[in-house]
Amino acid sequence: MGIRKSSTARKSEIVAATLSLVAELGPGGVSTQAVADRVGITQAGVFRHFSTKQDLWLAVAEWLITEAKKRWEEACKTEVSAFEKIKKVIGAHLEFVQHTPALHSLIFSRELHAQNDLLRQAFNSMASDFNNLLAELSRQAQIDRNLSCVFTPQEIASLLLTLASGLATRWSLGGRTFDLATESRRLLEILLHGMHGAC
Amino acid sequence: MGIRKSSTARKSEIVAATLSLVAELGPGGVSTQAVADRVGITQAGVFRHFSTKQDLWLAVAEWLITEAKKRWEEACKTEVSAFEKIKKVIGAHLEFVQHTPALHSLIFSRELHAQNDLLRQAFNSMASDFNNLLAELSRQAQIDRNLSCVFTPQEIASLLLTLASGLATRWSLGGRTFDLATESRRLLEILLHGMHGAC
DNA sequence: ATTATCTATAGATCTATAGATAATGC
DNA sequence: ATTATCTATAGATCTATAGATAATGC
Repeated sequence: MGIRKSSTARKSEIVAATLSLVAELGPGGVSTQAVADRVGITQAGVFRHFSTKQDLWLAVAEWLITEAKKRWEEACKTEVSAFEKIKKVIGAHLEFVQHTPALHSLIFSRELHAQNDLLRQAFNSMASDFNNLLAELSRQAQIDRNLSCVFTPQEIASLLLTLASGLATRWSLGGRTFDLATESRRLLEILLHGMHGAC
Repeated sequence: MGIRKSSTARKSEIVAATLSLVAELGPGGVSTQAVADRVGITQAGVFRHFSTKQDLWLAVAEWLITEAKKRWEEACKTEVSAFEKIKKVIGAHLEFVQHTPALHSLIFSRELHAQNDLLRQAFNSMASDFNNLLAELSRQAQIDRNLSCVFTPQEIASLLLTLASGLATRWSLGGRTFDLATESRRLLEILLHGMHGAC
């Protein structure tokens, strides 16, 4: 019989194994057998910790969303202007995506969302939170007279979110070759160049 | 025995059925059985037209890429400035994405790309062509003194491509609720607002 | 005693092949 | 005669369950 571990420790291992498999093969490449092999237990063993595969996906999503939000909060703690925080938050998020590509793969997996509505809802709510955060920072940056008032905070947040999401997507599609955080700084600079300054 | 059709006609039907299934369920939801049911033939019948499933995916990709490029060319034929053509081309592409959501789902399907390198290459080359087109238009717009010269055509093309890809992604994730072409016009306006004008 | 893990297996898919059948086109 | 289609089936997965086994913690 293999090594025994506490239920919580094993659960973490299973989630971690799933994350690495998603990053390599995409969500469709993750079978419970593959997860079990990576963890070092039998396939049936996985179901002692997650009674269905959907439960496993939900646990993975929960971990990813919690971690991502930690990074946003951390980035917002720095003592800089709201205008600078926008760059920090987006940079922190993309660094997390680069470090944990499974996040992006799962957010954009249509097949998973089609058969697991709770998963879809979780990621949708996460995107909405990110959007609200960016809108709030944009609003403050406009008050600080660092950001043009030609557009509403909501419009600017949409643009920023779209940019971040598009960049992560291109990075993922292109084989994850360029440095995501660096490229995002470059594109943000171009984007904000024209919007910088007082109302 | 069911209705007989010419091989080319049946092939088109199979490709069309695959496209609609991808749009509804994502690439992972497409089994040869599901395709056969939608076309109205038996599962084995599919393999008389495409000897492997990978061949089917390649045929689907070829159709999508050809159609998309037609739209770009059509958009470039209009008698307007290069600056306006940028908006036209991106608008035309996103209209196609909205009408044929399978394109976006297939481009961003990591599992398909993982097991079908020809497919990945085809879509990558398509993205590269779109990028080059946008860079060329940006270069001309700068010559026309309609677009700021602070950034290189390549940088601007990156930003535009990222925006288009991010917008399509958000549209797909959000349940395809908003109008993609309309939203793209709004975001492009914000983006180009700060970059418009002479060098 | 509790519980993490294993063996064995059911039952549902899914891709692909072999060979029979029947509709089309010369 | 050619060829599009069908029936039947092999063989590989994949999720999930049932029940046995053995390591841990009181």
